[in-house]
Amino acid sequence: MINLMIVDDHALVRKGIILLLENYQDVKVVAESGDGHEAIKLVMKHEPDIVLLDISMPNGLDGFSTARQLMQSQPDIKVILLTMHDEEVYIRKAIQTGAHGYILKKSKGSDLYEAIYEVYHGRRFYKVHISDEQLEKMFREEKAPSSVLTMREQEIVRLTVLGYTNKEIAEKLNISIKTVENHKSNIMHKLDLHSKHELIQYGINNHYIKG
Amino acid sequence: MINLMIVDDHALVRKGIILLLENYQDVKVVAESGDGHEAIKLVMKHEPDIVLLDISMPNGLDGFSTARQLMQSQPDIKVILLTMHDEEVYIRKAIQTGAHGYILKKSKGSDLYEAIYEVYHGRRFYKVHISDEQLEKMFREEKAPSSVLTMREQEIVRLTVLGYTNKEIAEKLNISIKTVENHKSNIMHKLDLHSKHELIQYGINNHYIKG
DNA sequence: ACCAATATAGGGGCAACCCCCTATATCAAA
DNA sequence: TTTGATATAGGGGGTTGCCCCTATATTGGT
Repeated sequence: MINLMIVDDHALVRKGIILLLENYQDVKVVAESGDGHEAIKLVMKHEPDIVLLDISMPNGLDGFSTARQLMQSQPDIKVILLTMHDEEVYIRKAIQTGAHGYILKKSKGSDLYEAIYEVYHGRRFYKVHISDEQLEKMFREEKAPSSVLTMREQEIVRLTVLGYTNKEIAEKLNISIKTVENHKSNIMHKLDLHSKHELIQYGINNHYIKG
Repeated sequence: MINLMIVDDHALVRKGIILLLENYQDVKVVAESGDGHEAIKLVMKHEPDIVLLDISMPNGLDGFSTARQLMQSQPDIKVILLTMHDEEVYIRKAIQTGAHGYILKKSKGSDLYEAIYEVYHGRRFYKVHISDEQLEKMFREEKAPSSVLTMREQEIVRLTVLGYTNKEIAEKLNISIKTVENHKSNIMHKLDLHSKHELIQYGINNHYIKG
């Protein structure tokens, strides 16, 4: 019997998961919660094998942070992240966080069960749109992170996407326009982008704005 | 007996709704669908009283468009929009679309039932964070639309937010750079904006990108 | 102790942007 | 019918962005 806990701020989704899992007799939902803080307490009490964790949750404690805290306090626990976002940034963050599984909310019940089954038996389960090779690459890169943007560069991207001019960015960050230009240029090279709209669209797709 | 159809691209959410509504014997789910195109066909077949419609759906046919089409083909049908977004723009769009109800995914089962019950009996049901007075105002404003930007101007805003240069926009729309500049200038005056980032942020806040 | 990455800053030059004008054709409304 | 809104296009000029360089200080890793 696999003991499961569900954490999602939408009651609808929690109930949906329960209904989808009713067909699988070896899975039992022992607890459910609508926020990360409560989840951390409930894990102590119910000691589930696996926590199904929504990424987007309110009150400052999102799925990633909750996952990290859970895994620190209960090292044997397995975490499966559940999300709407089939995007590279989120997958990377899940890998960084050390999540055992990653599945999408649009998944069928069988995928959900498969994820639970595989993760319970110690295997990794990431069901995403990108290819296995790319995924492997991302896991490898996580051990040697290099290709990502630095904090400063991320800040530059964010402000650029929001439409600030180099001058305005320079003023906001108290640096020279030339430094801003250099950062931008470095970002373009790192990401192999060749035009302004590619940079903007990278920023939008990777949620440099809202969320 | 109220016949209900559920349209949401996430199976999880559909099942969750079904489970939450099991407590209410006067509601029956007669059909469910994962996309808008299929939903339109299913409505013909099952003739539900109310369609519960998720706003964010793929394949170009989101909840708003689906709602419009459904209400055109079946004028008696009631539509309740279901969404994660408790934001003014979405609420405005729902009002424009003529949705009978608007509830959030984080709602409890009782809210969901209340929405269905009220809408079935010909009343409007918008359960959102903003005050009733504001909501009334938005309904009133909808009858006297003074939607500022023209189609062409909206297109210019959209492409600008996405980071295209004036030159690129001109090429895309087969017009001169000068025309693009003029449009931009007119937009800035109309909206009383005074910098590029204000325009971009107007575009982002008013969902000129994704959604 | 050295090398790579990061963050900072500048020069020069060309392209693009932004803002001030003017100007035309169309179309709908007063 | 005249006016106003829309869509188109151009001239001129000042500002900014983008890209090619070079350069320095700091930090962390082999």
